[in-house]
Amino acid sequence: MGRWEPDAAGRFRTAALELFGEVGYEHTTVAAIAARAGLTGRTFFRYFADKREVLFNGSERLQQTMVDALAQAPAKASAIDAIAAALTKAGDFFDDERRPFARLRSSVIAANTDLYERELIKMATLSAALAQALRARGVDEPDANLAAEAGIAVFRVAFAHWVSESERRSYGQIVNESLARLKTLTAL
Amino acid sequence: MGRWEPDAAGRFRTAALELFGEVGYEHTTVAAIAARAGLTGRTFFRYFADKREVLFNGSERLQQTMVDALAQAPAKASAIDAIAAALTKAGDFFDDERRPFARLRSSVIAANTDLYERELIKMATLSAALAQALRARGVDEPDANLAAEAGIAVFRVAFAHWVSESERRSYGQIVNESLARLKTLTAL
DNA sequence: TCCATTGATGTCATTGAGTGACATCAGTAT
DNA sequence: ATACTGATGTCACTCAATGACATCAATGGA
Repeated sequence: MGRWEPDAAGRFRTAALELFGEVGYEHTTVAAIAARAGLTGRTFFRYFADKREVLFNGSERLQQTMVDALAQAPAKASAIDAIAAALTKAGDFFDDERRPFARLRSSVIAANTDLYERELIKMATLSAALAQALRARGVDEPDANLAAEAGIAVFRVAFAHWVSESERRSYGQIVNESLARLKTLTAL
Repeated sequence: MGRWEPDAAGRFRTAALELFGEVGYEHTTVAAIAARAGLTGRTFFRYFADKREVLFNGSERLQQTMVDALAQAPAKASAIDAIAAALTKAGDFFDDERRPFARLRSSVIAANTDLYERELIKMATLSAALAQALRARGVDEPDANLAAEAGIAVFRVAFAHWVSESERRSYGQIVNESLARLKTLTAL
């Protein structure tokens, strides 16, 4: 048996999400998160670069998954079609089982500007990674950046719909529908 | 004659931009900015909500200008065309005279993650305002959000090009070209 | 068995952002 | 004159974040 209780990072994440939901992000101190997790504030900062990061820790995996999916799209696929493949693959992270958790997390983020800022930079990082992957496929600038940004716009809209209380369609269905809408909107 | 030196906010802005450029954002304390501006740190926070905000103070005016332009677009104009009108009108803020200042400011922001986060949330706020203005014109969801997000993507790409050292075209020309590229990319 | 090493955690001290309460003080209005 | 206003200063405080160092159970030789 280990010397300490296992899964310190997971305990921090759980405690933080609970406290943010109960009393709000601003009124939650790192010391309070650590106390609920049975650890100290100093240890918190060994797992997370800052207080916000405790809610955004899975983003590297999502990004890698999407970049891989984009790279594996058929060589003949257009930039937008390759982006679409990446958006669809992201659905692995957004099955119906995790929807309640995603809902709570989203509401906490929406309630605080600092957290929303962090979400935005994660999206921007994702967009840059997708653009890079497009360039690796031979897509030139500014098309790579534009296609990636447009893809992220679709992702944002689709994810928000999927998380919303009333939405019953699967993430994959919503992505496809949103992408079709964008194409219609920008039709020449 | 006034009791104090005039334009305290402007002095803070100038001092901050200089110091960020000289020693970097992280190594610049608010006290140092205030000292260079001939004021105190406490007064700094009476003008700016936080240390980052000193670089982003003009954004409300830009946003209002773009929203107004969108609202005044011909009633028959499509969502994308109305967005295009707003993007073009933003050129009032980006004439060639201000390019050196914009360049310095952009390089400072690009050099620091916290500042980039703040820029992203300003863009997101702008996008939300444009989407709202589209809804006021009768554009339904998700079209309003998608068109606004796509417009912001074009704005980002175009602004980055305009700021870049090598770019010689005017902001307006670059916006038109970027918009045309997006339309081509997403053509059905 | 004993001991050195390792690695996760704790303790302590410090810097700096940000805020509330209160003081100061020149100009302005009554 | 006196009271008032408003921008600024002073002080004290909380809390995020970081560096330096201590602790201590598990592990793996000797």
